[in-house]
Order: sequence, then structure tokens, then C-alpha cells
Amino acid sequence: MAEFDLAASFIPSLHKPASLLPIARHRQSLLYLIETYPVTIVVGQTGSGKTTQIPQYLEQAGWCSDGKVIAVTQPRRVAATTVAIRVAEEVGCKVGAEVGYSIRFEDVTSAATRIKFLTDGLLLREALVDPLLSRYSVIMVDEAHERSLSTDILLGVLKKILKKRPNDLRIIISSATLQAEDFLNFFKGDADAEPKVEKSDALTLDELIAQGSSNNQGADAELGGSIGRIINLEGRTYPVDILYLEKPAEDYVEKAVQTVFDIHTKEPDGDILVFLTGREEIDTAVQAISERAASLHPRAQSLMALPLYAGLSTEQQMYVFEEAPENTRKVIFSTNIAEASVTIDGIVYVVDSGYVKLRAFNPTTGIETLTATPVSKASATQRAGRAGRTKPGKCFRLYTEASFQSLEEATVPEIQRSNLAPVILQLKALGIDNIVRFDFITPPPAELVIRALELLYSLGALDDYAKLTRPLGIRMAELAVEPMMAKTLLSAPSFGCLSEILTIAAMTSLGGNIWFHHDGEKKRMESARRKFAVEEGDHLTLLNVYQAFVTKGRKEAKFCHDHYLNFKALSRAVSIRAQLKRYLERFGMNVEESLSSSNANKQPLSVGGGGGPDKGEQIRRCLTTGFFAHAAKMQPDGTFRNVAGGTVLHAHPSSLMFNRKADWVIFHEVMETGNKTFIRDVTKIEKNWLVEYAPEFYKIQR
DNA sequence: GATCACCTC
Repeated sequence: MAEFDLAASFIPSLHKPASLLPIARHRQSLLYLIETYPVTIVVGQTGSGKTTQIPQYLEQAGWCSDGKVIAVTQPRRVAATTVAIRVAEEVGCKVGAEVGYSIRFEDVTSAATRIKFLTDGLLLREALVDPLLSRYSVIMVDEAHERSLSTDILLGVLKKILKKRPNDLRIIISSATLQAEDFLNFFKGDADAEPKVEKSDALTLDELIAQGSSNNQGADAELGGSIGRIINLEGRTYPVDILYLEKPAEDYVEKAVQTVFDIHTKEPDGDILVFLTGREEIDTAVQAISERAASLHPRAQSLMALPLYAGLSTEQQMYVFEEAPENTRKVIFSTNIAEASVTIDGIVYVVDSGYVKLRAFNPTTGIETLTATPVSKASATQRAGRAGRTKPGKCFRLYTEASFQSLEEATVPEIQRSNLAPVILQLKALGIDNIVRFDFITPPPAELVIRALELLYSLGALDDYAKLTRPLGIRMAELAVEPMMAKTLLSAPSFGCLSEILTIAAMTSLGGNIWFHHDGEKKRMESARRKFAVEEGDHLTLLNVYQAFVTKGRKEAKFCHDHYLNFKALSRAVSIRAQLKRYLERFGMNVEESLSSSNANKQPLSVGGGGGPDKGEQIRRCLTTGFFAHAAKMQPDGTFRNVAGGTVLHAHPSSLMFNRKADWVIFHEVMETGNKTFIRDVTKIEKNWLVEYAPEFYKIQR
């Protein structure tokens, strides 16, 4: 052993100098393409520096003169903020000065901001106010290959804007290899028919550029016509060996555990990342590792298993980033969250189950399903790549090579498997009336569009000609909640319960992250939850929780801890509520704040006041005006049937109605998982309210 | 009688 360890006496720099990134060599080519063509597709492997460097190159090249801004969109909030912080550091300014970011509830930009990172959903919102997005000279859509709902809509909207701003707007799409040509073809579209107006000297330059950047220059030039080009930026990743099973595994969770032990006993140092589909599998696997790790030789390196999924608290998620203790190998069992959203350093081995849980909306039943589905080739490749970030790695696929070959090339984009009511409402508000003729990069199935149009019509957002109604439809589009809740909010003044519905809207947008417990505290959490329970159902219970939080829990961290409440989620509810309130006030609605439920333990909402219908009933009536399509009747066996009668629905175990009697109910959400269909956020109503508030809808049903 | 992948305005 050497006394002087060279590696230990140097501290590696946190960030690579920008000039050493592979992208630096392509600077001139990039700027040339962006100057010359309206659209540039950047194929950048991870580590190429595209997100951090391209906006800086553009700013230095003068794309922000006359006060214009460069926008870079991200599908996720964390990405928008972390990248902005990083670029501000490189530029040498404060975040919010020349470099800033903007996400919901956090606008860290100023008049000086020239490079702005934001979520693609927020940029779409900006288009409602500024339809041509005229303050931007360049819009870069990052991670477009992920094909999120917002990215897809944004691409369609940008194509439309480009026709109106052909000379002063530039679009950059960053994509994985597989989809680059699709994006270019999309923007080419009907530009195809126009004669090519390519300058001859540009062509020669193209050839020069393409030699350094693209391996099939001839095809690309032909492909892009006058609209754009594809440029390849090599990344900085290490090779990953892919290994397959010889024959299929019967139980991939068990096989994953065995594979982890094989790696641990036979392969050199390096942490392991295992992709499974959900919480249950992950908990099982973590348990199995902990049990069997005891059988390892006492002097051998030990094995530490950690779970990773979105449902964990931030604190619990942080463990995966910590270095393992001395003489210990870390193995992380994760959902798809580690495929793109969360990056863990030091992973050398990936074990891929080959499955992912995907959501799909059934337009016939109106029910969302969440099912384990084989991954796509693109997804499997992305997972494998997680092993080669710091040194060469290995990926163990728990399926055969033949199975891999039979996988779909790419995951079906969200727009083809989602409830499109919010999408269509948004498009209509952007002035896109003819949904069928809208230029989607991949069009959604007609059944999804029809179902969405029917719902929006029944809510009163669209008229007989499928035009957005005024003011109802326009206002629904502006509110950042799903259409049924937007309708409920806008009905609330006539029921005298706007303050309460604002709270309920904010609480339901949290998507069930309100209660929170560690291992072995389940019973105590359940009894804490019962303290807030209101007989009429989950919505009024949520109202109680919120009231208790703002009166007590916000000041005292102990309150949340003692009642097993998620402080972060409830704080977010406060922000959402405030934002919704601002919108309603802008519509001219007066929000009188009532403290109808300041005493959380007394159920004052059920008690009638002053002879008229009580507040609780008004709230439940109001909810019916938005959620009439989500109605069900309880059967003697405690399950529910929807109005059509065909579907058996179960109250979700997190619902009050899980173990209570009811007759008719409305619910916020319905989802089929495995072999059961669950309804969440359930509230009792009267049957005749359905006909009273949705006469046409219930006429059609008969 | 026993629980839902990941995001976002």
C-alpha cells in the first residue's frame, strides 16, 4: 500500500469546465443552423451539455438583443430550477438576474432575465396571454422525446406560431436519437409542398457542418428541406454491457433479488439500481434483501437495500443519494422515477424487470387504468444507460433477447392514452377550435376526443357548435384545475360556499399525499384521520383538515407530526388555494372567507344553521354540479355501481366510505388497478340532485 | 376488509 494516495489528495471539481464539454466543438455549427433554419433538432446524449450550453451560446451570439428572451422548457419543475441555478453559476450571476426560472408559484425572473428556464406547462399558460409568445426569440423544448402531454401540445402550438413568425422565431427541439426525424418531419409538414428555397452556398456549408455532426448528411439535408436540420452531439457516457436471460423468469421480483445477490458476490464494486413497477414489489424486494443479507459471510462486503418511489417523503428519498457505509454495497429498488426524473451517481449495475406501470384512459367507460406493461425499447435503453454515467457498467435484463426484440420501439405518447378534456379546453382557449384539424405530432384516437368533447359540453364549457362558452368555458380553461372541479368552483357563488370549495379544490389537487406515516404507525395514523372525519364524506373531511392546518398546523410543526399530516403537501394546498382565489377575484367574484370549520373535531359542517339548507348540504350540491358524471350508488354488499350500472366500484381504503354506509355518492377520481376499480374522495349526495343539476346528461343516459 | 407508475398548470 502506498503511503501517499494520489487520488485522495485531489478533489475532483464539481462541474466540468464548460469549454471541455463535447458540445463546445459544435458551437459554430449549432449557431449556424439556428441562424439559418427555423427549426433545429438537437440529438444530445446525456452529458452533452446541451441544456446548459446552448442557451449561453445563443445569448452570446446576440439572440437577446432588443430585449428578447431565450426560453428553455422542461417537463419537470426540479429540472427547470436546478438547470437555472447551474447556468446562473456558469454565467456568474444571481438566479433571477440574467438567468432565471419560472415554475408554478415561483417566478424567479426579472426585467434583466435573458435566459429563462420554465416548465412546458407554464409556457402554454403564457400563450393564453401572449398567443405568439412574442417576447421570445428562441424557444428550446428540452426532453421532447419523453412526449409528455404538455410537450406534445406545445409542439403543435409552436408549429402554428412559427407560421406567423417565420423570420424572428427559432425553435430548438432536444430529442433522443430515435425520434429526431419524427420531430423534423412534423415541422416540415406542409412546407413540403412549397418549392425549396435553399441558398446554394448554404448547402455547401451544410455539408461541411454535417461532416462533423451528422453521420448521414445527405439524408438529413433532404429530410429537413428549408425548415430545419438535425444535429448530433456526442455525449459523455461509458459503455454498458447488456445481458439477457436465457429463458423467461417466472417471477421477476424473485429473479431481481437473486440477480442482485449474484452481482454482489461475483462482480466488482459499484452500486446497483433495480427497476420494478410499484411500491408493493419494491417493499417485498427490500425486505427479501435485508433477510437474506444476514446469510452473507460475516467478513464479506454487506448489502444495503433502499426503496425509491414518489410516494416516499423527501427525507426517505434522500437516503438513495447518500454514500453507502464502509464495506457496503448499495442496492436501490426503484419505480420508473429513476428512469429520467431522479439521477443517482455511482450506479454501475442496472437490473431491469422490463415492466412499467402505465396509465391509460378508457374512452368507453371513462375509467383510468393503471397496469403493469412491458417497457418499450427506448425505455429499456434509457434504463440501461443509467449504469454508465461514471464508468463502464452492466445491465441485466430479466427477460430474453427475443422478448426485447418484440418490444415496441417507443412508449405510446400520453396524448394517445389520456383523458383529453383538459387538453381540449386548453386548445379551445388558445383559439384552436377545430381539434380534429389541429396539427398533433401524433393525433389522439377519435374516441378520446369525442369523449372529452361530450364531457365539456355536458359541463357547459362548450356550446352546440363546440365553441367555448362565455364566460363559463373561458374561465374554466383559465383555472388550473381539471374541468369538473373548475365547473364546481364557478358554481360555488350561487351556493354561497366559494370559500369552502376553494379549499376543497386545492386539497383534491394534491392527489392524496395528505396523510403520511412511517413503518408501524399505520394504526395511529388511521385514528388521527378519524378525528377529522365528517359523516358526509371525504370532501368535507378534507375541508376540516385544511382548516385545522391553517389555524394550528402552519405555525407548529408538531401539529402535523402528531396528526400524521404531510406539512409540505398542505403548504402546497395553501398556495394552490391562493392562486385559484386570485383567478376568481379577477373574474369579479367576491370570496368571503368563512371560518365555518375552525374547530376540527366538532363537525360543524353537518349542523344546519338558520333554518335554510346547511353549509354542508350546499357544498355537496355544489360538488354535484361539477361531478355529476362521477356518480355511483352503493349496493347492499358495500360496493358501488356507476350510473350505467355495469361497473363494480370499490371505495378506496383511504376513503371514509371504505367502511361506511351510503346511498348515492359522487367521487373525484376513479381508477382501475389490478382487478379492482377504486373511487377516491367520495361524498354522499341525493339522487334527485343529479337530475336537478345535469338534466340533459341524465336524460341521455336513460 | 385492506391501497396508485410518473408528472404538471
